[in-house]
Amino acid sequence: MKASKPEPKQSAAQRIEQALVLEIGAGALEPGQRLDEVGLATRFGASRTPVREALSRLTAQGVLVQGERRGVFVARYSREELSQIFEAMHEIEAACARIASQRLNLLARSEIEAAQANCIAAATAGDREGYLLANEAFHLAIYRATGNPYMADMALEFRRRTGPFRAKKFVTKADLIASANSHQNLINDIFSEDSATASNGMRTHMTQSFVDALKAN
Amino acid sequence: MKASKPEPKQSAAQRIEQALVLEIGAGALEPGQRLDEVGLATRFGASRTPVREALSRLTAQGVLVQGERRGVFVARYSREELSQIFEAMHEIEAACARIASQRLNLLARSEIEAAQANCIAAATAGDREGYLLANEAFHLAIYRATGNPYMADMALEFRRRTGPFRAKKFVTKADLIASANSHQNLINDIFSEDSATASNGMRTHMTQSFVDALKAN
DNA sequence: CGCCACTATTTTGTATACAAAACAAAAAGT
DNA sequence: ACTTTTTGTTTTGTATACAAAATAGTGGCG
Repeated sequence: MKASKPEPKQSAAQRIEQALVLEIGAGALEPGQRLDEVGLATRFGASRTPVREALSRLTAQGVLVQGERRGVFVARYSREELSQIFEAMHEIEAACARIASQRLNLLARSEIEAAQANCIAAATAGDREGYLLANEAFHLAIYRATGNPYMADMALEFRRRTGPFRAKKFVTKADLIASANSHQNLINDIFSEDSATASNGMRTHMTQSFVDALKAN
Repeated sequence: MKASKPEPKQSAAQRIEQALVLEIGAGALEPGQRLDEVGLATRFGASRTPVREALSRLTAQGVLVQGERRGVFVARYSREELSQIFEAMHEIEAACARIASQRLNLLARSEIEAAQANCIAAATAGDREGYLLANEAFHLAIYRATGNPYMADMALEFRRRTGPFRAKKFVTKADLIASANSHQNLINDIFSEDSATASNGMRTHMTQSFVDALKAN
């Protein structure tokens, strides 16, 4: 997974990869659904080659999975697997929060706050799509506050993997607002600049997120 | 190395990917070195297509990097980047050790001990190649002791990324023996089944590993 | 001798073609 | 009617061909 660079010219493969990540993240593609190479090729107005490349990379990232029977599928996880994935994500997010709390600077603070403002705006507007993006940006801001792009990439990768499952818990406007409120507590914990507080705050947030996701899946 | 499944038939792309991972992990390919598609293709007796797929997946995993100027390169990291990568790895490994210490069972214990026995054997024999493999197996055994394959995959991914840099510190027989001894302390800490002891033990091991790697790079 | 334009060669990305394998379906035999 | 064999279709993996971009040369001209 790469840090989003301003690439003026994008290869078709990258374009397709990005589009698929977005669709999967938003839950537009159901877990377990098969991705047809030729179908995608015609849909994106390309040939199978770049499609194949995109799929290959996404499987390498764990977003897709290949060979359950045949073909490439949106990763579908059992309750147990989901639990394991969330455990791993839990650890990473907690570590990110801890490190971020130790390295907070004015810029990071303002980025996190700005992202949270967008979350609140989208939540009160009931804009589901917008909230999903704002939510991702919010967590990304925390990741970046670690000052460690590798931690950030790893965390983002898990966020993408679990995207389809977390997306299901965001349906009503109340869901969005609840999530945004949870963010606020998290911000307070991280801004306390105390390692344990930040870490535990994130663990609480993640546990809640996990419980909700399990209910919806 | 992936969970070794009995794959009777392996696609050329997978074969190439595995071979490259091995070579890079052993340090046979220098960081920063360019990988020529056609060169690899002829070398593996295949066409560019499967080579391309392998390279694409390896870049997605961060083992390779593309577009510094042009082409695909073995990832080369600055001191600062290396430091960040090791910090991330540090966190993951510590989390693995902690979780493993809480879930230790007889099977996991024996696997770890068996792997360590191989490490000692390779070290006393001065078998560098063998030690690299045994060492990887040893850490893999710890990862697997977490009972969480996703944690294990993530840890393994970082291990691969840092492979070329860690490999440089294993030159003399004394290096191997020192590493094996360090393993022994780590085992004691993990087998204590105390979270903090296990976690700190791994942090110590990783810090040592990091210091050595920095010296060599 | 140095600089710029222009050409040639390499290299990447994509499209298409083809072979082999997997799956589905129909036909034959018991 | 049920199994097994055979045939046909879809799908995957790989090879090759081609176009566009990038780098490296080459030569002219100051």
